Amino acid sequence: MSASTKLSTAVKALCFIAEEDNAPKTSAEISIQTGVNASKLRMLLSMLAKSNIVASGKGIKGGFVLNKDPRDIHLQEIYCSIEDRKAFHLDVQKFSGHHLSLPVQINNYFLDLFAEIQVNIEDKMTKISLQSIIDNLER
Amino acid sequence: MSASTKLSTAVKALCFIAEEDNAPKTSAEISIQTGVNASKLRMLLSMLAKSNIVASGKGIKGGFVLNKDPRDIHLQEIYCSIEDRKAFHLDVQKFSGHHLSLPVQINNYFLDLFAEIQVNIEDKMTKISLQSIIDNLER
DNA sequence: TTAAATTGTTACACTAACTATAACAAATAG
DNA sequence: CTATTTGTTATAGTTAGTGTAACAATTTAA
Repeated sequence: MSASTKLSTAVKALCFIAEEDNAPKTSAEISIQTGVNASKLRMLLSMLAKSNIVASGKGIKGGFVLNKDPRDIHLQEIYCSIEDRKAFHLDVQKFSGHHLSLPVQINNYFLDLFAEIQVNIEDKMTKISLQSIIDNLER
Repeated sequence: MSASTKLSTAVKALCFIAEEDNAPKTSAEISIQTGVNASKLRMLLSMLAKSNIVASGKGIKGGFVLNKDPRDIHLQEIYCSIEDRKAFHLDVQKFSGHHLSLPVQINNYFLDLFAEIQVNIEDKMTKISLQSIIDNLER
C-alpha cells in the first residue's frame, strides 16, 4: 500500500468511526462502509491504536473507537503512525561509484530539495484536522 | 524508474553535457561519468531532445549537446519532458463501490489535497534553472 | 560504397513492491 | 465454554522498477 493510499484509507476509516454514536465499530463494519479489506483495515487501525488515535477492544463487544477529539487529530499525526518513511518518499538513483563526485553532489542536491518538499507537505498536513475533513465533506 | 530518480538522472546527464567545451557527449561517455546505463540514458535524452532541451546527432561525430542556455532550462521543463504523469504521483485507493458516498467524497478530498501539493512542487521546480544547480555544485 | 560509430527504440529477464486475501493465536464477553 | 473480534503473520498473484542487451536507422569519413 502506497503512503498516500494508506493515508486516505486511514482517514476513511476514522471518519466512519467518528460518526454519531460512539459505539465501537468492527473492522468488518468499516470494511463494508469503505470497501477496504478487513484485514488491511485491522493492520492500519492497530497502528493508529499504538499512537492512541483510536482505542481497540477485542471480543464480542469489541471494535474501534476514537481516543481523541477529532479536532485534535491531525493528518500529520495519522501519517506518522501508519508510515515509517518520512512523508512521501522521493529518491535518487543509488550510486555505487568510486571516484565520481559530480553524481554524488547532484544526488545530495536532490535529496536536499526533496527534503524541503517533504517539510512543506508535513506543514500542510499538520494544519488539517480530522474534524476539518468531516466538516468539509458535510457541506 | 521512479519519477524522482528519472529527474535526478536527467540532471546529472545535463550537467555533464553542459561542461566547458560544447563538443557532443555520447551516451557511453555520460554513462561512465554518471554511473547510469547507456541505454537508459539514451531513453531519457531522446525525450529531452523531443522537448528541444538537448540536440542529438547520430553517427561517428554524434552525441548530445545542450540546445538552450542552462539559465533557460528549468527543472519543471525537464520533469515534464521525461514524465507523463503530473508531478510526483500521489494516489488514493481506487474505489469500485456502488452506493457508498463517503469513501468517494474522501477520495476526492485527497485528490484535491494532492493536486495542491503537486502545484507547490511544480512552482518550486519552475524556479530552479540548470545553471543554478551547476553554480550550487561549484561552490 | 563500405565500415565504423552512434542514436532511438524494443525487448527481456530479474527483482522488488504492491494488492488482496486468508488463517489463526490471543483476548474478551456473556 | 462458545462466539466474536483484534492483532499478526503468511501466501499467492499482480504490477512496477532495474539493469542490460540487441538491433535497425542514420551519419561520418575514408
